[in-house]
Amino acid sequence: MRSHRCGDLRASDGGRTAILCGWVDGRRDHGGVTFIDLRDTSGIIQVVFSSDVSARAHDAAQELRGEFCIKVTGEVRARRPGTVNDNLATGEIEVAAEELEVFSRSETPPFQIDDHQEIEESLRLKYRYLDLRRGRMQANLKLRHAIISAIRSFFDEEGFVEIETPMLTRATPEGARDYFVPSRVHPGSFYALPQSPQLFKQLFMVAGLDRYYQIVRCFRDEDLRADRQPDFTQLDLEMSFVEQEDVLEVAERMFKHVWREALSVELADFVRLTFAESMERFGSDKPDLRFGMEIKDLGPALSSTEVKIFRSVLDSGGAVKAIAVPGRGALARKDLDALVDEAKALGAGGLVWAGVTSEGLRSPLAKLFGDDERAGLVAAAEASEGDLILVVADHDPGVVHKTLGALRGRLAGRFGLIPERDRSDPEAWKFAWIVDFPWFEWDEAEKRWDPIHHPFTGMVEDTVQYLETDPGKVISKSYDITLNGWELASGSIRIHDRKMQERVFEALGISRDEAQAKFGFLLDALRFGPPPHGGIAPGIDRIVALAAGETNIREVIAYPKTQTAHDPLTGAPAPVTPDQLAALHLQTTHPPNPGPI
RNA sequence: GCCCCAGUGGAGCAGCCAGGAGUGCUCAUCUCCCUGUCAAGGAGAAGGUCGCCAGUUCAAAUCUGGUCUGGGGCGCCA
Repeated sequence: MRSHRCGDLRASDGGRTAILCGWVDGRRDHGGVTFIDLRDTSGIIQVVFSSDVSARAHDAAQELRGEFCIKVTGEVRARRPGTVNDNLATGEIEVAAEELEVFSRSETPPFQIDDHQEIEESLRLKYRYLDLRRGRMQANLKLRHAIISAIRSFFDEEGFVEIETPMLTRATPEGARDYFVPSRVHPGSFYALPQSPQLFKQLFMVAGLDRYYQIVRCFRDEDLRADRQPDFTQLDLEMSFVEQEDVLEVAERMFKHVWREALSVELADFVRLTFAESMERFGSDKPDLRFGMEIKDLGPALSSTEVKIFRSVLDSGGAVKAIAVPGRGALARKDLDALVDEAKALGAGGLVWAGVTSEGLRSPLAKLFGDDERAGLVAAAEASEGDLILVVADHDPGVVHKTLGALRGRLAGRFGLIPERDRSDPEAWKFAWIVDFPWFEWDEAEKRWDPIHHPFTGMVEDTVQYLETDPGKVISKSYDITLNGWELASGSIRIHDRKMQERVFEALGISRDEAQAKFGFLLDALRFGPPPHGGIAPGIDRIVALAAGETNIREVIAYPKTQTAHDPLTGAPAPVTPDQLAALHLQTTHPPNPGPI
């Protein structure tokens, strides 16, 4: 039907007859001559309708409007001197139209198909097929393809096998809320959609398929965020006869391969931080390493302070720490008060601010400090004149780290303190491994120890002894990849010893019967010669979003959902008929609901 | 469950703080003009119950309460 794609033509094609298909991107009617920008997925080319070339085509072109789908036949020719458009890849040439066929007309679209304006996202999603016509979205989806393609070529080369796992499976008791699918043939029973193929891939290892990967959809029924959708895509992989270093090596090499293939960037070796160091320096287990503003301990500088709030915190073994915000020492009182409120909302009892000025400290607490303390405080915070020191004190050092870490990230973004770098610059990509996570975290609400990763995670040998006596001291063989403040991947070496796995369930308060009922198939498998194994699962949506320079993953998902897990395009979720419910042996306690609008 | 931001012709905004006639800007749409534009240009036109429901007021886009939708975040997300 067509001879070329719009964006592929170049000056070297001059003199050829081209048959092009696409959409009218724009129209410039000068009376005797009419210009059309013709767009397809490859790009845009200018088509000229002139009565000099074809009066018939020129007449026919008068009805053309934006988003009409057309076919144009004409000669490719160099543009006249002085009319070359440097903004277009095809800008040296144009097509002189001899024939025009209109495949279909278009109503005026609900928004303009260009990248010049930010459109209300609900409108974009309702007309996603129009939104996806935009160059930005096509570029994002093509980048997604390039990344997935690079991933597959890498694992092919490494001898991995891609194997699918079921979408309809059984619920796992811990972790995120499950999406359920009612069974018609087993009244009252439900499948769950997988939160990850975790146990299936471990069983592949028991099966001897020692290098598995899969690009797989996963489902978690939790509230949405910029980096979270209810259904999302993971690169799931698992290897046998490996230790932690082996998995890290393959995963890091894979990311370097992907960045090289998809972005033409040679990544530096990943930084490696322990969880403890990441929390102490950056207040986060997904630190953004593109800027400084590290958390500093003020404890030593204030060791003999008489300021009550600090004294009581230090005496109780708490922490007094600070970050220095460059150049913001003169921030308005109103903004400082807002920061205090923000810190409180993050869980801190309060926030002490201190501007470093040429006349000394500008702070509500300035008068309470001695001269030495003021100097020591500034030095300890590593602040310079003009900076703003933000201090958080709490009996729980975790609260201090979390609060300062969140403020660090937010303020760096708000005040433009993150260096802007081109995506082709290797320095734009601050990958890091976070290792040596604690195995457990204390759930204060439930008064119990929960796994930070999942219950199948291995433990560092010389910390296993604390499993029953002091769980907080157990270190896991788990690891995350972070990039510019996002968690990109999470993985671990698994437990391959049945006795050990049972011991862990016991420590988690899961009875033998319960474990057998819910994970029996795993425990059974562990009886038949399981190999040492481990793996990792990078999030594809996040990888692509960061690679594309986007700040939310909806921009790299063709048909995403809104913050209320609603799809404005299809109207999902939607009610079903009473008959459909009855066939599934279901009743709802909710009155008939038309669903989201 | 909670906090914050937004909702004004088809799109993107301003107007709101300090109430006084739906006022304005850019783009799109329609008509006309124009043979070298390219986010074309010129002349003109049409198009809006200011998300919705209450309340305060002589008077509400503007103030108050509620609610819905979208977005960011906290909780949640092994």
